[in-house]
Amino acid sequence: MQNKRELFQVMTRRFGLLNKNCCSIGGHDISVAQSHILYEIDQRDHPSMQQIADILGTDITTFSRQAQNLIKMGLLTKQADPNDRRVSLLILTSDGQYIANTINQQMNSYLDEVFSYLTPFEQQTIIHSIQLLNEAMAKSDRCCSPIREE
Amino acid sequence: MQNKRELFQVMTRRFGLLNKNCCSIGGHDISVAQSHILYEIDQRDHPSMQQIADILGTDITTFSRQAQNLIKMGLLTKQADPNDRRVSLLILTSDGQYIANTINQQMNSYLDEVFSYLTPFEQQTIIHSIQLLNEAMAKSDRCCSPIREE
DNA sequence: TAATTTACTTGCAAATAACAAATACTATAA
DNA sequence: TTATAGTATTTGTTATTTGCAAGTAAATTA
Repeated sequence: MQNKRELFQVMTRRFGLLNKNCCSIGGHDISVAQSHILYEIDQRDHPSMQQIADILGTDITTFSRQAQNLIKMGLLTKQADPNDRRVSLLILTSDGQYIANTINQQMNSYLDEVFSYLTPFEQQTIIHSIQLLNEAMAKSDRCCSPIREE
Repeated sequence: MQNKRELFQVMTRRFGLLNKNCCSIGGHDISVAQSHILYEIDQRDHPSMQQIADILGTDITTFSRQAQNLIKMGLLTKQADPNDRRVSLLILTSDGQYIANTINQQMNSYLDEVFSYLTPFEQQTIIHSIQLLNEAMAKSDRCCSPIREE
């Protein structure tokens, strides 16, 4: 069997590059880090700063400033959690929402193209495999359920 | 079918975090960027600077300095290409080789653990799927065969 | 041999990072 | 109730990383 790491390294590098090329949308230049932040906020219902920072494995101080930048860009707003006023809930603005959607479309469209080179059966198999893999990775405590280090 | 991007985003983030946690080996602290550089050099036979920079999608000036750092750390050497003396061929030192091997082992060992949660059939399916996917991605010119931007 | 191109390096300024300390609020204990 | 400890986030500072512009050196082309 081919070296596992090699397979995954190639695959993840490709996705990494894809993200890197991304994105200039509606006059905004979006960095990789920013697109990940927008994605995760979009994915959740009014998450807190700490939550997103943990998910992305980013230091909270770094994340604080990243969030500030997105706010300056008009893509994000913060709102104090009424239940715990220390907590800032993160909410995409309509611009932010639009950008998150657009990036999502672009990524899906790229994936659609890639999948077009495969038979429907292969496509199914791959989707199913990634699902299995994600579940298996979630079981490992060695890494990478989105948690802080240590 | 579940949103494709979501699946891939989750998967690649996990690998990203795994790489991030990596590595302190033999007194050297290795960053993600550095581990990728070591990996790619190890993977090839005396590649040039430009080659590795292209593969990693890194600006050559940035890469130049990253390489310098690895040289300072004693993990890498450069050697002028006898056929074209503008070109610097990159060669891992034995320390660098050792570190590349160790990271490789760690990653494979993590993958082995993840795979241990799956049946042999599922394992086979996943490996096969990633292979298919890598081949399909290679066919797309939209992205990510390791090339420079534009 | 002059002009162009390619591979790489350096100067610099901007962006990004993380540690430590501060702020603001909440929870707990006496 | 008040002191104490803890959590969420921000800010000061400093180090690192980044990429553009400009430079050097070698190869190629005209």
